[in-house]
Amino acid sequence: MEPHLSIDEVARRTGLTAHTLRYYERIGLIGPVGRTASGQRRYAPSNMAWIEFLLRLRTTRMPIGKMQAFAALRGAGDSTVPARRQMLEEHLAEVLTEIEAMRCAADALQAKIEHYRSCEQRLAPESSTERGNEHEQRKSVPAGAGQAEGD
Amino acid sequence: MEPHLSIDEVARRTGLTAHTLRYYERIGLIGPVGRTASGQRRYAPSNMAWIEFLLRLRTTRMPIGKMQAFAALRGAGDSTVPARRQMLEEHLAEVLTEIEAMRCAADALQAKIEHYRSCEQRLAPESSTERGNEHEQRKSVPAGAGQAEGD
DNA sequence: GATTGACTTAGAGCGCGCTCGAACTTTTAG
DNA sequence: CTAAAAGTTCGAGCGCGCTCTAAGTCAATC
Repeated sequence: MEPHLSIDEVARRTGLTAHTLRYYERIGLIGPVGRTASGQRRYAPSNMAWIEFLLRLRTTRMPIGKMQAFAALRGAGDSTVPARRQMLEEHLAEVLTEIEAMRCAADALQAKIEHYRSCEQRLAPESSTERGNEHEQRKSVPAGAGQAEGD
Repeated sequence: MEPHLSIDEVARRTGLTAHTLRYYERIGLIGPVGRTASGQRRYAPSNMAWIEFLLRLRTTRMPIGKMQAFAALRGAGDSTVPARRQMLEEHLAEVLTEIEAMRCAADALQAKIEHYRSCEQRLAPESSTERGNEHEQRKSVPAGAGQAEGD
């Protein structure tokens, strides 16, 4: 009734390798997965949805240990819904903090890039002189915003 | 003339350990750092500024190998400014992509949390019944937005 | 002078998240 | 029927980014 997928097909669709899919199952992140009579895995849509959720957790860098805890709660039934919600809320808070930290660092990178651009204009004022500028006037910029690093 | 800092003081200020600071120096991320007559490290303000920049790169998850490449360019003089700028630009692009991916995943987590909240309302409609709700009506929600995972 | 504690080097070890190899069985194509 | 492709389990191995241990040096204090 359901379109069960082979492990290679799931690998293709998720971007994970078959090795990784088996690994996740082994450590309790995925499962139970259906099997053919001969023992080959067949992934149901519910398995796929769960895997995609796991991938979202991974995107937000939840460590595998926490995912295991979450998966265990999920396997323990509806009574763990509040605990699961709390886990996600705490994790989400960390994620938002991290996003902000990255955004902030990205801004600093952008500033650095622009600083380099102005350096390049100073060091190569005319578009020709390709080499031979070893010693140059170095203190000609009228103080940008407090960069003091040596670059 | 300059306020040179001991390795422990730098560790305290940066949040890195002394071990990690030595490690970074060993692999070429930091250096050269001044030494006392007896060989102890003394970090100058320029060292501090560079370390802080490294930490920003780390915040954006630049791998150490790339940082080493960047540090090598920096050590090679002003002629490498364009190459350094290009490295940063490429990295920044990756970072922005990653931030967007995280933001997107965070939205999904938020949605999941709200889904759980509505589950909790269904499973514990009155504020008293603490335990004993093993079997309950399970198909009473009139289709939310396509969640199909088993939670 | 002895001790305490911060520092040094060189190198081993660890936790994480996979990743791969070996040996074997099953399925599929020709 | 054969051969290749895809699946299985079990367990070892790897790359990354630290992290720690061991053995020794040096500076300051009792």
